[in-house]
Amino acid sequence: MNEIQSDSQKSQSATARAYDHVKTAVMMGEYQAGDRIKEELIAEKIGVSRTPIRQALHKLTAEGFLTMPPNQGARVIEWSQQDTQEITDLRAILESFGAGIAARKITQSDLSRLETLAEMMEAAAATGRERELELITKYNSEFHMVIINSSGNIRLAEVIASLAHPLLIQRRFSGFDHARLRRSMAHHREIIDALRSGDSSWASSIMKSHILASRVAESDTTPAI
Amino acid sequence: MNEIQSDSQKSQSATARAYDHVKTAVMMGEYQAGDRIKEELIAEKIGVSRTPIRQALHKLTAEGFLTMPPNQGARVIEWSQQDTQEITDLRAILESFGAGIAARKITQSDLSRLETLAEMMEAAAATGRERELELITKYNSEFHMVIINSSGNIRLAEVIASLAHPLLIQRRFSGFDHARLRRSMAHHREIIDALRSGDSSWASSIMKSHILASRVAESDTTPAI
DNA sequence: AATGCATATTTTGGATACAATCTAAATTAT
DNA sequence: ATAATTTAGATTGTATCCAAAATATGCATT
Repeated sequence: MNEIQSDSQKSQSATARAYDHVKTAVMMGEYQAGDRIKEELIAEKIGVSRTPIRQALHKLTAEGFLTMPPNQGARVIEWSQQDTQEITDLRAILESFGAGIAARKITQSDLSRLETLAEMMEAAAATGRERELELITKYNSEFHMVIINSSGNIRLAEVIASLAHPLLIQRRFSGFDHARLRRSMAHHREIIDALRSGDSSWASSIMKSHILASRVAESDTTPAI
Repeated sequence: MNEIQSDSQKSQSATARAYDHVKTAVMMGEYQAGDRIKEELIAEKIGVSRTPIRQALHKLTAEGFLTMPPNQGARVIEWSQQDTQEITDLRAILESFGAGIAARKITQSDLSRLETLAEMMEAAAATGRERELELITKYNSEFHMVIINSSGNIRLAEVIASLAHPLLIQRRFSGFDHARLRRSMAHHREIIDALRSGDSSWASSIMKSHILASRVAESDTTPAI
């Protein structure tokens, strides 16, 4: 995914490039949770010195992607079942709050976008192919983001994003659970209806259900589809 | 490794010291919002090179205390009326959630601590001296923190703390508003009662009121007493 | 006096060098 | 054979140096 860089890549600062590189590497699962990240290695890979790497690592640590025990460098954060539980609870609270406000403010074009996304997710889900899960996740993220942004509360988006960071560290997707996926798709449609009708309570409560329903047993770590 | 090192100062890494120094300086109002923070100056002040300073600044930027426009170094973040509005809304949601859970879990000793804090705040408020406001704020922070921690949701504390960062950048305290203070003190007592009775709904809703009531007009920037 | 331009100074961003610390293999002792 | 210890190598943490960019200064021109 490094094609479009005549523009961005070269012009960015070395620190920014290091930041992007490590962040995506972590998110793509190139580094597994708990893995150590060696500065020199990254430095070679993207052709800068260790100094900007180090700054990027500190930043990523503050953002919750890494930990930096003293004199042991950086490693990818590990997260537990309790973590996902806590995060889901908080997301449910925050996103339902956001949906409630969005119901009063959302624009027609945002509603259209939500419908497009719902359609695309349904199409992808219909194939039944495992490979499509990644795509669904992507559309789903945008779906939620559109609603959060519609609330107009800039910080809400930041807080939710910061919360979700540990979850963005890629894990293996669990297989299709058709029942759950179908329900999720139905939720999306209902959320859109609630938003369109301008009914805050409805929007808020269906969003809460949607997120809490994504909570699952042990093995499944797919976040909030 | 048992040298007595004035406790903490010497033993910490240079980066950690730089971090603490800048953070407290910002929080104490030594640097005003919008002020530029020059690396060399800090470096001299605490006797380390610029390298650890840079790392600390990046970290503080990620945490929301500073901004770092490219090639212009770091400056203290500025925040608007809208920011405080958004933050208060989110705090109301999150802390009421926390209080609701805490009602089912809080220990006797935490309840005692809350009572002690409530007493101390009342005593300080009774003096009517402006100087005591700082003290009240401190007790108040602990009051809220005890409840948040009692919820057992570790992330909840982190999220709320990260939210509040911009507010921690000291501004002038507005004067005593006796009516508001009295109400606030009453809230504290009611919150304790709700928690002791184990009534989640009550605890949750009085906490929400407590925080939303702290929202105030223009000039007043005292956070959530 | 005010404005615009060129120059000097300051300050940041990044690279390199070196010291402190950790890690892991090799050696010795039990 | 296993455990403890030493030691060499790898890796991090910090300081210093250099180049690029931004800011400040001063001068000429209007």
